[in-house]
Amino acid sequence: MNDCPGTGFYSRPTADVARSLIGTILVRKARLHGKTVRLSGRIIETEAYGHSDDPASHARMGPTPRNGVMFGHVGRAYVYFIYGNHFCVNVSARSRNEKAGAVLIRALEPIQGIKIMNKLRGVSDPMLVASGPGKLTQALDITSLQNGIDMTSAASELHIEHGVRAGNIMATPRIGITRSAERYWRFVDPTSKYLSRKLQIKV
DNA sequence: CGCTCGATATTCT
DNA sequence: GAATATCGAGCGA
Repeated sequence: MNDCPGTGFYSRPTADVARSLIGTILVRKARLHGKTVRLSGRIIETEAYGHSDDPASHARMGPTPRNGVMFGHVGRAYVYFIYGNHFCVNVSARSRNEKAGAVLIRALEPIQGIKIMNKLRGVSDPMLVASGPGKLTQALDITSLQNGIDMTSAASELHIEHGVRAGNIMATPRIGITRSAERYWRFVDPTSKYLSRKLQIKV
């Protein structure tokens, strides 16, 4: 038995996968101080990135040393270093007629290992521990060492498990991009209290 | 609260 | 040389 969405789940249009990932669980089995700890959180914010049809995507110009995972098997971790400061984690996903694609995981509701995640982050507030793409990689001890890992197997040190689908999901423009800013490829669970205040939907 | 700015890898122009 | 799928410190109001 595998509790994880399989490759079929990720072999769909990237935006569909990004929407479906809201409510699933990101699980990290980290080796810290000689002990294996299980850290996890519910995914509440994602963004889809495509191929040459998507001017905002790392894959828009074709493969490079950094983005290779976006062109490989689906369901793998694409971890990259951004602004010389932070890691971001994606899972590769695309329909069968596309050449590249990935879904950026942007925010989590912490579930397991909250105290450890706080320590890794240097914070004490669960609202601040994983409420952004750079924050959640630090909270879950995700670095380029995890690039390429198969996220469809519960045996992996970094994987995604099935969760409870959100009651409603909202689509918005993606954050921090300038090209294709009109495309609604960011998905959030608007009922989550763990979205950062800045990204909170105004009613 | 909101704004500016530094950090500085990777890629593109 | 410039831009970028970010974050937090420092500052002023």
